[in-house]
Amino acid sequence: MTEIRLHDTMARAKRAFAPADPKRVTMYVCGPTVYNRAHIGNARPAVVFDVLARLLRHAYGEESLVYARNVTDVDDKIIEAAKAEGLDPGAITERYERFYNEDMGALGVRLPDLAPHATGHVGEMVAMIARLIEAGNAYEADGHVLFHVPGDPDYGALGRRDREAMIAGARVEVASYKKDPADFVLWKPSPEGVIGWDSPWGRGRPGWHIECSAMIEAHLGETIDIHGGGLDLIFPHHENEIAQSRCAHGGAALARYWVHNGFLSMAGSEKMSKSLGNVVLVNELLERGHQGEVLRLGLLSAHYRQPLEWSESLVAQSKATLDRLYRAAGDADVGDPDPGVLDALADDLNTPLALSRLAAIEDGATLRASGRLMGLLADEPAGWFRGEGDPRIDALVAARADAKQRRDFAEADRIRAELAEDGIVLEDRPDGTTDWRRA
RNA sequence: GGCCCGAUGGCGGAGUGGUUACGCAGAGGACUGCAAAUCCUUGCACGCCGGUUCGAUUCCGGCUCGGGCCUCCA
Repeated sequence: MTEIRLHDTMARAKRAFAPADPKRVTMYVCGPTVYNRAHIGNARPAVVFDVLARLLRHAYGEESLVYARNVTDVDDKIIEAAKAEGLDPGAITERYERFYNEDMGALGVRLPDLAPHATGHVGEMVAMIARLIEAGNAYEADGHVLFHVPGDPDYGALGRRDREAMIAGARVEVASYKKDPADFVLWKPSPEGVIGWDSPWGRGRPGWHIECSAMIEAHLGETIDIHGGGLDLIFPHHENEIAQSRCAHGGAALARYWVHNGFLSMAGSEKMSKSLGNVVLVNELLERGHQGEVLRLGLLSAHYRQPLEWSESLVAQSKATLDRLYRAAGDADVGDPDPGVLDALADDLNTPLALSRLAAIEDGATLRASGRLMGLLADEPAGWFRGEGDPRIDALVAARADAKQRRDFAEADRIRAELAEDGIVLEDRPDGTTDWRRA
């Protein structure tokens, strides 16, 4: 296949992708903080990087990719949620991680190879923080440990912002214990009753950024091939990860390619936000009867770096498109993917172009294999169109066939209308049999 | 205020220095008892103002509108 090209945020350009070791391609994506249910915007990176993972597995071999997506299970929002419900933080994180995996699974997102938890790596974080202090990149102050930004001349390369801009634009009051306004927290104290771990700096908990740096080091090594996440994470999260890891590793780069997905917004004038109450949860969409693959296609209908506006109309279009593709694919076996689809995906994951090439494929086996690269067309046609079987529907379909046979079209149409009320659409075949599907 | 990104037909959305993909929806036709599905045909667009150019939707500048980030939001 053609070489894979990826847009690298660090270079602000598309670059040919070449892993350090083709036998062990490493990718890390920032995963969920598990304190609430995922909305459709949260699903975008999960789906996008799932497609990238499928492409990399296709290109380098199923076993050659090590894809890690972390679970942030210690965080102030988790602590708040636990307090509000009178539960242990662990009960909250266990519940919402399960929901997250269910919701993403319904969208056809395969589990990553590794799903490291922050709470399982506090030792590694403490060790990394200690190294940073030793190297002179971090300092202890007032129970906190802070990364000293002015001591790192390379800080700011990813987000492309200089110190002046960061300080001038700061919206948040600078804590008094910071040596420099740009310094950020590596470790913070936990008061009595709040989740915490013992450390050389007292009982506390890690800051958000150090979690990813420590888990990447523990599972994937000092320098990984691809680091992904939402565009909002570029600054400060990824910038800080880069600084921590580079300083802890004697200057070794954290990642060779930085890939960021664009934002999803809700149709209408207002942006999606929890406070405005216009977020759409994945499980709500599923409960409304939308199939997971329909939502997935909606998310892939725009290029991953472009903004995408979520709407009912997008969902309806995706359903219609997928219905047609399922009919075209039929119940063929899975063959080899179409080179045109592969090329489109290899060119910085151009899913809209890949989708347009998918629409032109006539061979069912090729179509199914090509769709599968994007996590589409995974179902059998019968399952896709009918879902669970229903004896009542079968009986009505048979009764209508009988009425048709007698040329009692009034009765046949009455039964068809009755079924239509339940969302059942009939399709008479040329050979006299009748197919049915749920609209 | 600073930094960054986007603007393509009714909707979604690629791509390109010179006949503007494709999908969905719409219209007409074939098929059907009528539909549905399928097939054929078909209308409709490159935000505004300048510049470069033989020629710009594509390159450059300005503007307008929309979005994102600016210390823990995918």
